[in-house]
Parts: sequence; C-alpha cells; structure tokens
Amino acid sequence: MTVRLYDSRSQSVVDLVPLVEGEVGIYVCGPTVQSSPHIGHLRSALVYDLWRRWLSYRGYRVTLVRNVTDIDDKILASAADDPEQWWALAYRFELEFSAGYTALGIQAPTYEPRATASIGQMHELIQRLIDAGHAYPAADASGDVYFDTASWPTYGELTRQKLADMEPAADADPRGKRDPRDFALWKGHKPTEPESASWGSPWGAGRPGWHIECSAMASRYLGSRFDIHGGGLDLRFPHHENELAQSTAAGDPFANYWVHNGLVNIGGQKMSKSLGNSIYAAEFLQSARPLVVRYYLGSAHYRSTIDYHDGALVEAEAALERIETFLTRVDRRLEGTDRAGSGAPVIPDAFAAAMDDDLAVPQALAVLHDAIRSGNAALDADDLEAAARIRGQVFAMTDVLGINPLLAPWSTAATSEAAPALARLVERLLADRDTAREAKDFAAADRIRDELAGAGIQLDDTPHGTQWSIA
RNA sequence: GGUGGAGUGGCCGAGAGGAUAGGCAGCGGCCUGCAAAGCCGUCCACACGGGUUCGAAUCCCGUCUCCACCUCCA
Repeated sequence: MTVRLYDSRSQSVVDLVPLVEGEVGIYVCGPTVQSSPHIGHLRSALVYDLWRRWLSYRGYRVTLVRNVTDIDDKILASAADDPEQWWALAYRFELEFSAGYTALGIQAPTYEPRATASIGQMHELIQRLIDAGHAYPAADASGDVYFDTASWPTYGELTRQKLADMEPAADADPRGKRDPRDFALWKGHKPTEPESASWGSPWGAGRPGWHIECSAMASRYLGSRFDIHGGGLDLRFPHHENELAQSTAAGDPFANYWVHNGLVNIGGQKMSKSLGNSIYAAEFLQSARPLVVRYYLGSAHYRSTIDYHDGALVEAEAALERIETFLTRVDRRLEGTDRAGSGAPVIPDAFAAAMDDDLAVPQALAVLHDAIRSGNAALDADDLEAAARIRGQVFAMTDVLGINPLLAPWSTAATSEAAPALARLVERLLADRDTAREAKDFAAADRIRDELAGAGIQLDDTPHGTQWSIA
C-alpha cells in the first residue's frame, strides 16, 4: 500500500517516502490573482485536492500550502489605468478563485499564504543568495537584484535544459542583467508604480520578482526541505526551474518530489487570452451542476491533457447520474429493512491499488462503476445483503473522491420548509395515478406522469411502489 | 534549434508483451400497461511502415501528424 507518484524531476514513478513518517507536506503554486479563474485553474486546484484526500485516507497527516501571488507586473499593469487599486483588484480576483474552489468542493488548504505577507522571508533568501555569490544587485541604478544563472551549474536540471540551448530571452529589456537568462529576484521601485506596491529592502525600495515568493513561502511554512511541490505543467519552466535554482543555491534542499498537473485545452489548444478561447470558471459553473463539473475535471488522469469539447458535461452528467441513481435506489430499497443505513464504508482493494498508483482515478472510476453494476444487479435479485455491502463501498469510494452526492456540499437533503408540502402534493398525485393504473386508464396515468415530468419530477415504478425524485 | 508529451473503437478516456478497462451513444433481448431506471448480450479499437517475439496497442528502428515549454501562464 505504498503510494507511488510520478516525479517530474526524475521522470519516473517512485514510491512516496515522506521526510517525517506519517506526514506529508505539499506546496502547490496557486494563482497569480490578476484575472478571473478559468477551468484550468479549477482543475489544478482539484488535482491537489484529490492528492490530499487520498493521502489523508492513507493515514498521512497532510499539510497543504497553496499560495496566492498577489503582487506582480500584471496586477500592477491591470490596475494602472483604473481607479481601482492594485491590491483591491488582486483581492477581488482572489475572492473569485475562492468562490470557484468552494463551488467544486475543493477543501481549503491547510494554509493559503499571500506573497505580500512574506516579503521579509524573501529578503532573507535573496541575501543568502548574494552572500553565496549566486545573485547580484544590478550595476545600473535600477535597484534590481538578479539571480546569476551562470553561477549555478545545475541550472536547468528540472527541465533537462542546458543553458546554452535555451533561446535567448526575447525579453525586451535586459536592463542590468549580466546574462539575458538571469531572472529578477527583486525589482527596484519605479516612479510610475504606486507607493503601496513598494517595500523597503537592503537593495532599495521595490517589490519581489516572480518565483522568489514561492521559494520563500514554501520554506517558511514547510521547511527548507519538504515532500512535494506541485503546480501546472506550464509552470515547470521557468517558474519551477527558477524556484529550484534559487532555493538550492541558497542552501535549501527544497522539494523531494515535483508533481505537475496536465492542462485543459480547447479544440486541441491551450486556453489563452490572445486566442480568446478561455472558459472561465463562473460561466462553466453556470452550464452544469458543480458536482458535474468536479466529476468532469477530476475524471481524467491528473497528468493528462483534458481537451474540452461540446457535450463533455452532458457525458459527465450521465455518468454521475448512474452513481446517484444507484445510491438513491439502494437507500430506498433498504429503508425500513434491518439493513437500512448498513453497509460499512469500505474502499475495495482494486480501487485503492489504482489510487496508490500515481492517483489513477480513471481506473478507480472503473472499479466504482463495476461496483454500481453489481449493486444494481443485487437489487434486481433482491439480494439485500450484497446490495448493502456494495452501497457501503460506493459510499466510501465517492466520498474519498469528493463526489458523494449524499454528503456535503452536494447533499440536497430536503430540509427546506417547502419540502414536506411538495412531498404531500406529489404523493397525492401518485395516489391518483395508481388509481388510474388499477383501472387501466393509462391515458390518465400518463397525463399525471407527464405533468410531473414537466415540473422536473421523475417517476420510477418499482415492484415496491412508485418512487419520485427531482431531476 | 533545445526539452517534454500525445495519436486507442461513433465519442470521451484508461492500460503498457498473452484475459472484458470504464463511461456515453447505438443495436438485440429481459423487465414494464407503456415508459424511465435497471439487468444481460452485442459493437472485438490501438497513427503509418518495418523489425524482435510462440505472441505486440504494449518492446526496437524509421516515418507522419498534433500539443506544451524555452523567462507572462494552472
């Protein structure tokens, strides 16, 4: 029952051996809150939510840190022509991200640090790099501090690139860099930028470069060495390469394993603003139930590219309904019997084996769907013992995947005041329909069924009576 | 130019030397007053060309196509 994961650095599936037995520390690159979240952002957060849930199920105490980068060039640029302050803009988008995560049932991370709250840790890290000879303040008067890539022999190790093979940066402004491939650790304050986006530092007032915040926050909260670093595949270079370089060059061993989630494409291409093909979280969550969105984004293997196509959500909805229908069906059948509520929540071995193997969710879902077929067959055969046992398995498997429709946040238990009134009216109509059916007045019976269907209420005639549910 | 990834049945999507992945859609049957739901069966695919092997979707060689990254990116 060793959990295995694909480590991007070694390019192989390896056993997860935590630094501290029974505990796993994960740092995930969260968003730069410069615009609204799209479905790729949701997928990324969902992937680490699934990792966290599975590792927790396996008994690990998981510390999941997912940062918010709330200061960078684009945030300042977006707010520049606006009356809105950059920090207000960043926070507004941060709230949008949070809303998207919550809607999908993504559990809050253990901590969600903002970059602007760790400026001191960044200074400390930059100073160590300067002291070690791996960073230098720019020779011009910019106040910039750069990482010296040429001084770090293993630069490029994460993505297996040689410095010499890299395309020279098309970066318009090499400013005070010794080499175009050097990257900014600290950016000197410019007169055009707001004072509120400037922090004092040993090298003059300014703000952090991109990358340094993640190194600083990862070590601040998880230690100079920790278990897993995650993020989107597109962050491998330069972001993660630079994080690795600056942290290790400063003497921090940093992450033991690097995990990268696949991206969400549209029509075979990555979403991008220039192509205008992004699907934003808010609109996506309007087009289907959030549970369906979670199922859809979570059902592919986490390292695969998801290529979104029309109809994908309809298919996900159908698959999910199969799960929901079974659970509803089995609970109704067991209700009032001595097996009501029974069925120990046991995860089948085949499911666990799949999840242990680099989070093979697609195979785990195959186990889930097989269980549902067996469960339905058991119900058809009136084998309540088997039905209850399988019910428990389905309950447990969907729970660990965060798609158990009977549990929060998906449960729509009829707790509203209107529910009993609705039930009474529907049951009255069902009684009328039964009377009509007994009298073989099927036209009248079907009229009632159609009428209920028009109101979104589905009927299910079983040997044990007619069940109804809201579609 | 460099570094990775991918091409699987009508669609989605796993697998990685020898059994049925799974879902959706379709078809046939059972059940039903008829439906719906459910069950059973069916649909036997792996970009192309060679090769290795008793056996290849899976390994090797070559070819084609697509995607991502190379200092904005989840």
